[in-house]
Amino acid sequence: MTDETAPDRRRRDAAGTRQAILDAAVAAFTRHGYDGVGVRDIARDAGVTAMLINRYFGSKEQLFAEAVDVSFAPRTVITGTGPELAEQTARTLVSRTAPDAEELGPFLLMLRSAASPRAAEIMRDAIGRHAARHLSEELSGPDAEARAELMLAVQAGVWLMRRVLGTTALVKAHPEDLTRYAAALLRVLDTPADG
Amino acid sequence: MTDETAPDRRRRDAAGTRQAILDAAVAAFTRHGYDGVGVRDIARDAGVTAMLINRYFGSKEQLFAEAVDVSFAPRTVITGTGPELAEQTARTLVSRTAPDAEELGPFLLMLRSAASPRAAEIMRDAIGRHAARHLSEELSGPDAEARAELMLAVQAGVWLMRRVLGTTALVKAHPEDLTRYAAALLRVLDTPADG
DNA sequence: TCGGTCATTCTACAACTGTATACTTCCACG
DNA sequence: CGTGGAAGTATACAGTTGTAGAATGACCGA
Repeated sequence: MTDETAPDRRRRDAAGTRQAILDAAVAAFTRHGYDGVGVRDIARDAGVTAMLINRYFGSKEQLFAEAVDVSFAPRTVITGTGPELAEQTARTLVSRTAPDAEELGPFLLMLRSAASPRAAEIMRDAIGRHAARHLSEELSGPDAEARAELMLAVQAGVWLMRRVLGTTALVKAHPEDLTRYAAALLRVLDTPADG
Repeated sequence: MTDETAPDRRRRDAAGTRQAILDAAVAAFTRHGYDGVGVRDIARDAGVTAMLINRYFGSKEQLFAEAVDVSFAPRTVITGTGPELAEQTARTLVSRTAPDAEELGPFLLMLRSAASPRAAEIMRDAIGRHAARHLSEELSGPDAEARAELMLAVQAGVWLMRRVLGTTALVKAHPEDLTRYAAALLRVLDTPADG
């Protein structure tokens, strides 16, 4: 699906080809995880040969690193700021993890590539550089970084159970109920520790 | 490591061999995920040949299904009942996800095998049969099943961030602080929806 | 129109995957 | 003793993996 642009376009356009490969890589790694995709698959989606991946990125691993950076960079993880943060984040979380949603995104990439130790390292670094950093800036009080990472943990958990595994109760539950619970969870982390 | 028993014991003991394979499979799948282990690896750990896996289990996939059942069956997911549930679960969660812990367990198996669609199906079924079922029995009020699965989601998220990825803030945080936050999160799900 | 240069592809390799078929070895029975 | 059947092994196959090396191709300046 999603054939980028035209099937036979772009001849001798280095930058364009590189970008096409990167786009295909983000989608493929998100759908099947680091170990689940071969360089030939990505190359086919980008409309080129497998060897171009090594030419432009050095190796599959380095391509993955760039793809992770692309996927994690946008601030899609934090939706809303200040007092709206928990509610807004909960709402988008629930709508994006709907069983029939085709939305991709960094959480899927994370979950499906977590098995590979090397991929895990790469993602840990990217999280520190992007998501966790931006999110902790929104939080005040002690343990801001830890609370930010726990927010990511809560979201990742919901992505896993509801979207990746498709666990029955979370699939059948009413979205508004789920949103209420998710917001309550995130609100716990929005404010510093109480008793 | 952990060579089961003796290196060359057990000759012509069908039940023992089957069990040795299953034990090795649980450990290997937990450490490297469904796609990350070859049948030859498991066989070597069990001290037998790869073909015995197909002989006793039919296929790698069926072996995985049995391994998942073994790993998910014990009630290790819920530690403590009633009013102690949140605090107890939080405590064991934090201690087991310590960066230097070598503890294995169902959450690691889940996270590292989530990339494979077939493995995901198998695990979803096992969760329904074991963990989510037992856990929801501990909960009262509406949405018991969904709240149980959300508890699993929270735990899975912490396992992912802290133990699998090793994100900095969660690794460096004081365990007692983390326990406090984790308990607060689980307490949200322990009681039915409020506002 | 030629020539060079760089984007792109072809071919190949060695390692690995899951599993089917055929083989060998051992033990308990008669 | 010795034989049948079961426990375990060896070999093989058809795929796939990531990537190295050489060959091909098209475009641009001269």
